[in-house]
Amino acid sequence: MSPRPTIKTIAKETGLSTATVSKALNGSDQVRPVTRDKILDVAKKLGFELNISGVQLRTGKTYQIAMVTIIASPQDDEWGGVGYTHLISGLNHAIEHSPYRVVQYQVGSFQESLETIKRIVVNRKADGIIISGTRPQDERIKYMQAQDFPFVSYGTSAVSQPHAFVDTDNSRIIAICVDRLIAKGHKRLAMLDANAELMYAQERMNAYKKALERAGLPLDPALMANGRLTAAFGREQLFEMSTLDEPPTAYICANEATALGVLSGFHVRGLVHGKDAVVIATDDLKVSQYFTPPITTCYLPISKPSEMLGRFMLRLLDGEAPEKLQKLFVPDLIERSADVLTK
Amino acid sequence: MSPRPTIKTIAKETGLSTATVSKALNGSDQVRPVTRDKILDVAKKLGFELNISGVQLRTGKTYQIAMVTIIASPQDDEWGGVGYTHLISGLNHAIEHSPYRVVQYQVGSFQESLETIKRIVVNRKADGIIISGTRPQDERIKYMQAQDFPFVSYGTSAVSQPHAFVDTDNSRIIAICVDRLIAKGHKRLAMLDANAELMYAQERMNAYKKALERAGLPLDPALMANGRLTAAFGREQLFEMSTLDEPPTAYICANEATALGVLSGFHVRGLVHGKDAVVIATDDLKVSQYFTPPITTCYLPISKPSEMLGRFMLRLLDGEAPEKLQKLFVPDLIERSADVLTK
DNA sequence: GCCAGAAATATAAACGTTTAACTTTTCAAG
DNA sequence: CTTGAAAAGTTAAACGTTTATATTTCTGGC
Repeated sequence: MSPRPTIKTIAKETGLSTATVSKALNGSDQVRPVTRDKILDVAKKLGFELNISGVQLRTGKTYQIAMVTIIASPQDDEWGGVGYTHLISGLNHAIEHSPYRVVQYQVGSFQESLETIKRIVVNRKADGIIISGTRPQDERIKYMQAQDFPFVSYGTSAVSQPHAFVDTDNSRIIAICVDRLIAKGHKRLAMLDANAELMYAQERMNAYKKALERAGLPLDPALMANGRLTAAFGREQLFEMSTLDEPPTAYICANEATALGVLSGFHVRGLVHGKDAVVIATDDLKVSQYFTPPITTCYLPISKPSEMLGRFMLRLLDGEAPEKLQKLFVPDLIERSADVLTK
Repeated sequence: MSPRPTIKTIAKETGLSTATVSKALNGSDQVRPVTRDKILDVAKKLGFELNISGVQLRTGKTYQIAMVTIIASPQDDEWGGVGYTHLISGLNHAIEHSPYRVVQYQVGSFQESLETIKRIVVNRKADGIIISGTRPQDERIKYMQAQDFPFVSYGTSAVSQPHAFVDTDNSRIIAICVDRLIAKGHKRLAMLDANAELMYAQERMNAYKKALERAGLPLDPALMANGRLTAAFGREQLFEMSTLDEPPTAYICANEATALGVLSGFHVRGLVHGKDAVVIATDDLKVSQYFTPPITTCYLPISKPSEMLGRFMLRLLDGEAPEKLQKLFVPDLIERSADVLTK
């Protein structure tokens, strides 16, 4: 097996210098078209591919996009704990034909994610960073902004300086769901939301409060829960809330895993969907159509935002301004149940 | 912000040469303990971290582990299409404290995955490769063996030369499931299996055939299906098989997504679990406990094999022989249903 | 004290690339 | 034909490491 060809190989083969070869490969206009074509031909013939380490060393570019994810406990297999993984697919798809690769940095806590990001930035281990699970005053965002390091977040924040992000329009979603349920005659709506420190959990809860206020309905803390969005969480909450003096007649679940847990709770407690209460979910998957019974959801194909994440990153690395790279997606309401109570 | 420290910075600071610094950092015994300690101290003080590009260029090591995954269509959000993502978490956890990182290469077809692997090997873009979705005579495996390139597969193969792998003991699982169902009085068992070209699909189907033979039960092609393991697939198969003259009384599903689809089919067709038929699944998640009703599964915490995948890779890169790095996991049978038919 | 050998450290080259600075070639205008 | 400038190409250094080879320093035996 011959050793991997380098620009030197090409230089020798074409009788040109490595400098010219390099320029030709980078499409510089300092090299005649005829020369460039010759070089490109030979490069192709030899199956030449740039040695990224060389480029990196010289230019500092890494061609790596770091994706920093927080996984509380990898041992925990509860469905719901794999949320971020859905991002990877679309992200990879978006950058497939670019020279960039996604490299994962998996950490155990928010604090660790900040430290990891600092290491990546200080040691220039990647050209850009993607984060999720944003918080209103996200220190990671502030740090990267201060260091002028390119990043895109999945999820918005409330920091003063604008940054690139992709997210679902959480306020809108919740407004749609709550309004719909109220229109169907529901008065006691349970809100099963993500961990309270997360930006999107707060957005949702606020939208929930506003919608109730608009409708003149009272706010009951017993119907509001924050937690890790797993099926276990959904079931626990169902167990708890369904035994209230005035139990909710509708459960708004932040994802399908939670909704599945609530439905499972129905089954265990002998409650009937559509009679005792209804369940509605906002999520990115399309699993709920297979639930027993299928439930109404706000559906957003996860491939959309995750691909956007990748495209935004490429544009950012291309020099585009972060404030031009912001996008909120509005999901479709998919009605699979009448969502009225039949007494 | 001062520029990133290099070994030169440390050399200057300590008054030693870069060669000594390098050796000290690599724990060579050619440097006095007192010198090494001084160097390490300064390195720590400066927050020094090796510049991987430099190392790469010099040694050829990349500290990257390529994970090559096949995603037929990223637009397709059917649950089940994200199976591989569960691997990533455990894998990352296993290598967390090593200098290695996982880099993903996502491709659209088996053929493409082979080409990608060739590019990675020829251009030394990674130190090792992880593949899944193995086939009996997997060309990728043969190629990497021929090139003597380190790899671990999630899934076994039938190639002549031994290689490193991690897998579930598929034959064993199916034997357990089938035997259990037969013992419960079932005679017509549906087998909902993965795509036929996959190694593990064949293993399962063979184990199924053998178990029926052992029990003296006839083989009915109408009860055997191969396909993409999504909920949609499960539901379609339920629709088809339940309308046979002699419908199956038990459905063995290769994963929980498929099982969910079958249960959804039950609901749509008005069939009752435990009366008309039962469903049993073999999978890595723990979602089925939340199904309506909860079903019996062969459960294997996905974190186990995926972590093992990472640890095997590290040992492989450490020079260990591939034939010593083989592991089959046997899942636990979790009974959540009696699985007998009550007429 | 001296010497040989071992131990510790230093020097310098190399990995593949890009690019600033320089040299040669080309070509149009006089 | 010159001339001079623009165009095309070359040279050489640099990025941060490692490592073969060379040099210096130390050690103990005499």
